[in-house]
Amino acid sequence: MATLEASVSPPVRPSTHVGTSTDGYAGDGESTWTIAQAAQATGVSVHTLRYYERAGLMREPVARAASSHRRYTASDIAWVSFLTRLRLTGMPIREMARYARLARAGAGTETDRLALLTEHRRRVLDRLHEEQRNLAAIDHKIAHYERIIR
Amino acid sequence: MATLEASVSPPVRPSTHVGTSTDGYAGDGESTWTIAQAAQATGVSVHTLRYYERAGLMREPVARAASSHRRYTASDIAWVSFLTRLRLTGMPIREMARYARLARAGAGTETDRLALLTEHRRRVLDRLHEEQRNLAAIDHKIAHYERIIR
DNA sequence: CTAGGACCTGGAGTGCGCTCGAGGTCAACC
DNA sequence: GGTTGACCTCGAGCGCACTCCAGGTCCTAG
Repeated sequence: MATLEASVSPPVRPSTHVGTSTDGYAGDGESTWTIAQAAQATGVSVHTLRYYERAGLMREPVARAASSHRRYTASDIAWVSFLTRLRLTGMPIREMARYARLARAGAGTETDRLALLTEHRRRVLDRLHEEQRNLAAIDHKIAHYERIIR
Repeated sequence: MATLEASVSPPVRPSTHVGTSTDGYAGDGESTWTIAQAAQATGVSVHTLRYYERAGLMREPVARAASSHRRYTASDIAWVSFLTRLRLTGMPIREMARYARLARAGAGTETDRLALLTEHRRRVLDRLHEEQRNLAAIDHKIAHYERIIR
């Protein structure tokens, strides 16, 4: 698995995608990431980044340079990183989309967002416990084989 | 989720599938389960039971009555139950098939089976730990919302 | 002016683990 | 002897989360 939060230094100066101003991106001097850099930084593929955007998982469509290339902000990166936490704990895309929709709607939806995360947390904990029970059964079997082999 | 190891009393006498001897099943008086009972007992669907057999996950093809209906033994049930542990801890079907193949081959493959399970155990533990880290991040976010909402 | 490389879009393809449907057999019961 | 119901096989279909492809744009470097 590609390491999450890999060692991609936040491009303090906008980095290898040159042309900060030739670039047409009207973001107020904030440093941005290209899609390839964002992929590195978040540990997901560029395909998946585009897929996530299409699927409505971003709080808002990612900003574009004049070239129509995506420009990810630090906050986009953080958002995607959190999304991967949700994914890795088994949240389906549909539900992440719901969470994103709530976040997009802004203030007033915090209670709903909290409820969604709390419910997810409960399910994750349940699964974690079940997984531990299953692991115990496997350990048991392993012990059995160790006894047999001697 | 259908409860694993549900309350299906082992049919001490071969149970609701009648005709023990009209049945043609040459198993030495051992009590057996129909596929529906086996599904109940293991918590997987009858479809999945057939699928597992096709996929080569059984140590040997399940015994049949003269009617060509499957008859599961207690040991089949135990085997499937263990398979579900492996599945629920994320082992792919292909690898379960490999495990089954080794078990089918019988004595002499214990070392390989042990290695397979040990390796699986390691991966499960890793995932468990990662899952816990992800959960911590989610908890953190939850705390954030709780602070906001007051 | 050409070539290369990073990126774009829309849509098709993939792998996994089931899940389901059609059409059939068989035994029991009315 | 007809109906019901549990089961059978073979093969197709499904939902999910990507993953990839074709054909194109844009910018930079030689």
